Amino acid sequence: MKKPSSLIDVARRAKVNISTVSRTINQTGKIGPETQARVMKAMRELGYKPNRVARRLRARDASTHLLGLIIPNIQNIFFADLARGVEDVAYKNNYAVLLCNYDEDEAKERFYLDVLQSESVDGIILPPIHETDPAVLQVVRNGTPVVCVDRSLSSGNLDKVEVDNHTGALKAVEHIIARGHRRIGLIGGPADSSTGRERLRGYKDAHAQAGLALKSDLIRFGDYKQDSGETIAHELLSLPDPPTALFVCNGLMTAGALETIAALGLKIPKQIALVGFDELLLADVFNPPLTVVRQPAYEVGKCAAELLLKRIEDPTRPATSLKLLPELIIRKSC
Amino acid sequence: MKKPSSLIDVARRAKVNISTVSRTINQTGKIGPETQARVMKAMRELGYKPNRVARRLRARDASTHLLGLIIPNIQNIFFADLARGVEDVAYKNNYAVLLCNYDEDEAKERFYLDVLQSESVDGIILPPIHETDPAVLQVVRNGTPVVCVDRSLSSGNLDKVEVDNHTGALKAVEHIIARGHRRIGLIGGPADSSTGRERLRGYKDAHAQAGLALKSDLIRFGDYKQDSGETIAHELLSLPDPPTALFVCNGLMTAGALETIAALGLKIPKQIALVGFDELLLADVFNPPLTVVRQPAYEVGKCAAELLLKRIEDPTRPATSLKLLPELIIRKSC
DNA sequence: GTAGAACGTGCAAACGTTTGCCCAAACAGG
DNA sequence: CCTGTTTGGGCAAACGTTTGCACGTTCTAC
Repeated sequence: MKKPSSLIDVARRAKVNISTVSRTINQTGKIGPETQARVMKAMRELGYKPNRVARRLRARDASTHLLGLIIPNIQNIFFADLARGVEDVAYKNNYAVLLCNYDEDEAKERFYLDVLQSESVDGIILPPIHETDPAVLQVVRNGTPVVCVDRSLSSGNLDKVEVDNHTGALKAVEHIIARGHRRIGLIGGPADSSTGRERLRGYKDAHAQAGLALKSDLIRFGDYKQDSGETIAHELLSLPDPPTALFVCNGLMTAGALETIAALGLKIPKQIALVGFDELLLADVFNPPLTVVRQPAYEVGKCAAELLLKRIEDPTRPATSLKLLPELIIRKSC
Repeated sequence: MKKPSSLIDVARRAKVNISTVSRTINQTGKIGPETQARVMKAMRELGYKPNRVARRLRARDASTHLLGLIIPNIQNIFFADLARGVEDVAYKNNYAVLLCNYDEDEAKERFYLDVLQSESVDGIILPPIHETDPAVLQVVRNGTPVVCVDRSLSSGNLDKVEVDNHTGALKAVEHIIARGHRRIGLIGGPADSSTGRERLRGYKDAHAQAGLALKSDLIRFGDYKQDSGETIAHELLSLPDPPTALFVCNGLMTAGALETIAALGLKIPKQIALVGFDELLLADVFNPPLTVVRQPAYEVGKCAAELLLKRIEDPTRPATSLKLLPELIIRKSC
């Protein structure tokens, strides 16, 4: 491992003190023009790159222009889109973002939280693994700017940007009911996630509004991964009195459900209607085109990044809480 | 920003020297059991977390158990799957991975390369933006272990794991030809990427084998994003003498092409046949199910991470070059 | 002509670790 | 009882920066 050149090397070569070099680089303090030129020349010749580690060690408050983003599952398009939103505004503001994929694993989340903190990122964006995530709370207490996305954190008044899951689910199920369905299967999210619960509430409220009784048989919870969508759809559709419509609470599980439906040879929407949460890549050209509630994933990321940047700039500003509206895109699957 | 506790605080509280604390943490050197207990207690009480920045500054060779992964586009499922492969083996070996999305932007790639280097990651996995990427070469020269994935780097004998793009494309186009098509449109990848060129070569070779002349009209290059697939499909299909089949060189562009086909109201495969590179989420339940060449994205990531870990362990081992075979999944779209 | 001010630069401390070296005490063998 | 080896743990340097302070020079203004 070739040792990279340091301030000292540059200083020696330019025949100045290291502080002069440092000040030249950072444009801080007054340095004579010809001295600067000499320093620059030396830097070029040595191919000098400042050592970020040392820099951060010394000045823990010096902005590193680094953001951390911790997401549950990178294969979930929702989060990929969200990440792009974050990326784009970060980059426009000259920030880099370090992405960590924790795969819904609490230990992993904690680990990454640790890493990001000790990398001294300027701020962190994440969907807390559950409402009272002590690790996240700890980070907040440490003073690292944090903004929550997608899921919420019960305590603390931090910046957050969420999707209005209740309204999204409500509108979706209202639509299903309006289409005449009475037995609506729910493939829900994890019961301990705020998104899962909100969407469930939407499902229930729509039933209540329509005076429909809930059938607990038809309500099942997955883990937001494709397999569980497939499995649960199978369970639901093999019931003695199966549902005539399915409301699937995220994109990956929708894909899973579609697998099952195809395997069973059922026709959409005649034999089984379906509306899913999350827009999918081929949803609009699918046969039939899929009715979905589209979450503004990119915008969530974008807003979150903007909020985070604002907070980094002014740590005292009051917390902002944004709730973005999802959109029911009615196509042909229900 | 509350200042976190340091070794000094712990040492003071446990009434020992900081070196003793350090040695207790790292299990290095002999420390008496009751001293250890005292130190541990102090650490717990203070909630001490070692500062990774300082640690790395001091011992630049001390393993941080951190890997860097730089990818072109996180929204491309291929890379998401690849990332998961990397993640999984990294995590099994107690490594964390920092993910950077450079969006095919050379400046951004350079920037992230810089960041990761100065974060002193133990190694980096990336698809080089093009064959003679000087920034990557520089990193390699610095001694940071690097393994290339997906695309290759002309110079240097580094570890790499790629997909056999030529064979993949060859088999796909052979299949198309075997189905009786003579006018096959190509929606290719960027001409300056190794993957794009390899797949093009497969396309050409299949033609040559079949004694078919190439029609330059039918050969176009996109940028691996959805929009270009849509646009180019439109161009191709509005030709006076349009192709009867399309070979699309990545997943996102395939989705784009499908949009165009749907918009034009064309029937697959009767009016237009199609085979795409990359497996897509709903490809098998699409109507008709899509014939694709599936890249073993997850395996690429997995192998790359394994290679990287081996190299970190033994930097002198000879470079390994892996070429994974893609699989032609014949369904109904061609 | 002199007192400040402004300018340009150097000195050294500090950030939080790790680690080579050294030393005291305890213990072993003769 | 003396020497030699272990064992436990302290001291201080080093990693590469940033930055407050100080100091000499050259202006500026009276």
